[in-house]
Amino acid sequence: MSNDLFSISDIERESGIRCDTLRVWERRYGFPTPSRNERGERVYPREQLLRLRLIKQLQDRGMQPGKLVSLEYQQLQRLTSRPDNSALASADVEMLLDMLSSGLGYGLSNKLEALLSLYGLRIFLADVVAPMNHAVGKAWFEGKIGILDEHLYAETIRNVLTVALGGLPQGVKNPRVLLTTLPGEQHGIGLLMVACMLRLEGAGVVMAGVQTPLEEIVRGAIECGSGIVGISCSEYMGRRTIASQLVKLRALLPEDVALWAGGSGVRTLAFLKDNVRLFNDLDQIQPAVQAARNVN
Amino acid sequence: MSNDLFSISDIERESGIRCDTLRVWERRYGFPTPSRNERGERVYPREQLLRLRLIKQLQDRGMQPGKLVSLEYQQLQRLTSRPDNSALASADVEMLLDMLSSGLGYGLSNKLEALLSLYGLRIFLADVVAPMNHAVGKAWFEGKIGILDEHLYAETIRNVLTVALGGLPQGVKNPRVLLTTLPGEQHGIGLLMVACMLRLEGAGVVMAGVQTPLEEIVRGAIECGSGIVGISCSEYMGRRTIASQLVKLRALLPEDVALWAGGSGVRTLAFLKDNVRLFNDLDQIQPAVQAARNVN
DNA sequence: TTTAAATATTGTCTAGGACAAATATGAGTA
DNA sequence: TACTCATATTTGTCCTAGACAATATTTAAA
Repeated sequence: MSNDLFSISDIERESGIRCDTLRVWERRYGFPTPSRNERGERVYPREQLLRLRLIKQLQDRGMQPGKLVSLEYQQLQRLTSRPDNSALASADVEMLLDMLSSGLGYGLSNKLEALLSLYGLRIFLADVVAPMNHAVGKAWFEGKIGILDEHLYAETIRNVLTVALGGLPQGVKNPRVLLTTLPGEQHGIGLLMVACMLRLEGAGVVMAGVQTPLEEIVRGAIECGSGIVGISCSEYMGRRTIASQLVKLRALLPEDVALWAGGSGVRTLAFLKDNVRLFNDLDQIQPAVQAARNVN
Repeated sequence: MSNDLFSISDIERESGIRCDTLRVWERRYGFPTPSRNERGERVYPREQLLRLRLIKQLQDRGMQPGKLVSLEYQQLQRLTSRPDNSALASADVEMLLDMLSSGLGYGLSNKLEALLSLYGLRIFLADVVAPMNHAVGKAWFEGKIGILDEHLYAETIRNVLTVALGGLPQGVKNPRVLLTTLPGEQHGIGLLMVACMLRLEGAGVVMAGVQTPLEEIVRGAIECGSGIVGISCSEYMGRRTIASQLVKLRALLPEDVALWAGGSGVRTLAFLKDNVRLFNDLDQIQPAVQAARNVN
């Protein structure tokens, strides 16, 4: 059933590495090493797709592809496993992850709602959702769960958070924040988490979905009268892309509009700190909002 | 401010036409006609981007690019404007659209909630949301509103429907339906609408988000014990792509799992009717669900 | 009017070269 | 040790122009 041979465009779609780049890697580094079909076109085995996926992930964390292609799959895998410091609510997280992989998420929703009303929104976000996101991403990356499971998880979290957000009282709506992700960034969960935190502080939140072109972000900030533009960056997007887009966006935005960026994608981008206010943690939002309010 | 010059990769991203295709059109048809920068690279003016977007849309509706490139912008525009038969709740729709374009969607949420409780979910979906989707898509296509406005609209609808869906009682959960979109299809609103309709009929709904690879859809259907896989197709995806993916999916799915597809993307795909159950209208869902339940 | 064959159109793939932007390395200085 | 600057390497994207199969359209026959 499962088609184990991939064309170059299949590989582009599945690995996120562009055709041109795949060809030039082959030419320069001797990897990947696709065979050819009767038409002379490249045909990749699944094993190389998996290796390419690993390489892409490591590259996005700042390593050089030229030094990665010579490594075996297992060596690559060893490099990707990061120290896991989510010891906090790890029991809950472990249980929820089990729930997800067995039975495709049935009951997950109820359990999450129970945890939400037990802990309250703020702690739920920091100690349940954030570690869960990390754990789910890792499990997908290591092949323990499929994309479908990740989707089911994301849908469930989205539902829970959307309902929670709707239940929050509308505060003073100051400052006003326009929330979105950069073009190419699909993950909207972080956005919802930030929206919740901001609403808890009484900020006005305008959700603009994912993948908004930079020009449109600028227009939105101006038309909404937002003093702040908030960008959520997952770790799946490549630091280079993120950095260059954030710099461009900063240049396009009026000077009196602040640019905030957070999520695991900005962890290693400290050099942007003069251009962009970076957030490594949900807890940093509260003081930042209050500071912003005092300025106005 | 707005950068009016585009590189070929900008055009690829903004128009959805691949680099290779852009070059080959230029070679064959003499359009587009980019100038070159000091490095000899193609540089496109905004005007050509707009024309390319129109061409892409028309092509996705089944026309040949070779016959479109020679047309002026206005002739293209004339071709795209379809008869608008949404006379039903047109007053409401008109008002909501105004609301969206002025003031970036403030208050839209309240108005939609009011309409929902006035009409009830079923009529709200058919006579408010569906025409609104159409009107918003059209307005974006004609340049009357920006992508950002479309995003704000989608977020608002998503919130309203998510809350409405959460409020529906869990029915008998028969039949069980796995809902998702094909790889490449980003629009998830249709999915939510269908989910609402299915829940109203007492079906069990598993939402699997957007852009699920075909293999994963199959795995999900089997693991969830779904008797039905539901696919939502917007008009933005190209009929060819949709058709070939649906055929592939049908071949991969077990025979006893039904494949349902709906949305404006399947309007002109009647020739698939032997493989796939096609839906042109939300009202067709109710009888189909009841028929499916009787079979089991 | 439907079916089949012939013709035209179209997107994706190929190769290998070029170059600027990004990153790493090494030398010199505080 | 820490920082800055210049040099060297690495890397992704873009270029041209040709080939071919898959799809769509037209023409011919039943």
